[in-house]
Amino acid sequence: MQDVPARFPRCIAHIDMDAFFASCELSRYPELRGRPMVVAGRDTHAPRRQTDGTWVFSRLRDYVGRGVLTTATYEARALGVHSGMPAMKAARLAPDAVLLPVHFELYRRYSQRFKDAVRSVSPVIEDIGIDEVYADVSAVAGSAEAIARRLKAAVAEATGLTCSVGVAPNKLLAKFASDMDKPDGVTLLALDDVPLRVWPMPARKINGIGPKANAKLAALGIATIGEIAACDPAWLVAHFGRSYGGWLHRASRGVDERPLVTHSEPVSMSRETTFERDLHAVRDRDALRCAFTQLCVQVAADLQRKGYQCRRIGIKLRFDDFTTVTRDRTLDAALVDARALRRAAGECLKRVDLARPIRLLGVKAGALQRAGCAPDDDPLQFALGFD
DNA sequence: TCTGGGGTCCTAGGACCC
DNA sequence: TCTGGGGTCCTAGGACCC
Repeated sequence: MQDVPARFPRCIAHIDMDAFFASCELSRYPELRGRPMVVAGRDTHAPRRQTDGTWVFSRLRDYVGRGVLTTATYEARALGVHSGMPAMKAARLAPDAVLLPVHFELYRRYSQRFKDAVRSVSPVIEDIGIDEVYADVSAVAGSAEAIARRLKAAVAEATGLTCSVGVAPNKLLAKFASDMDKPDGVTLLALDDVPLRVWPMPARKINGIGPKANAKLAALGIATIGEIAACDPAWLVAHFGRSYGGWLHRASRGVDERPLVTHSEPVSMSRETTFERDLHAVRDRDALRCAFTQLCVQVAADLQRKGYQCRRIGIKLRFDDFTTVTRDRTLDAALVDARALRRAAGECLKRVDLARPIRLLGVKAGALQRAGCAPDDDPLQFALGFD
């Protein structure tokens, strides 16, 4: 880590918990420390407590089903498995790895403590997931390095867990920096560091360059961030469009003016399920109806619990060949009720050709508004209606 | 015995309106 | 009477992220 002579005009920290779900589990089961362990699937393979108080853990080889790994410890990653990998495939690579079910309640509790700890150092934060946040530390006293150390100490005290911190003049570089020294690292990155420390890295490392864009870049002979930076911006725009091409050029140079978003309202809420085996629209009609109703009930419960209504309802299907279709519909009036939701979603379902076996079914509520705050109640909007 | 679940944002064509 | 042009909403799909 280098010394930063002066504080940046804007000073943004990105704080990223290390192997978060796995680390939460290790707090509960410290005897698993140092062993390969993965988190995946449901409670069917939860640890069983023996009469002597010790735990019996499932192994990855015992896994059955269509799930993917939610996370893996660094020891498991060394065996070639990683989050997002189909669990059955991971089981062939690391059959003896300990298998734990996903326990979201636990992770949410740790997440809350983690975010409160960051706020105690710097109150302006942007929440970007269960295990990471941005903090604007421009107004916090001390060097960037000292601030990063304080953030880590606060998080460690509140959670007992480690995180990696990047500090940079903007969100893009802060996020990039936090990934440079994982786990338990601190990385300071100034704009001047970009040519030496960012440009040699693979293009895929930029948050916003995914598998598709990366493959397209590769096909054009571009592998590193520096090679993007060396491109004529007009050429990038010609190949990637005005918006994305322009962004690629700026991002490759470490330019990012996005402000922190400290408050946001949800846009949609959805539930979906992948069946253990593909279901046939006619033969498995009852099972499909049951699952469909259940999804609607869950979405309705989510809306009610969080105090929202929806003015759009949509469905999603994935077939055995992995093709995915969606249908949605804007409603005349906002809904929260499960029966009404189910009726509207059913209308969407009628517009899909159900010849192929169905792998996944989903229901989504969109165009959310706070319950009791319909736009029609807004006097300003009402007044404009007379125009 | 490939490929989860919950999100956000963008694009693009057509409808519709002024 | 030969083709406007901008704005917004609706819908479907897709890229990307955690």
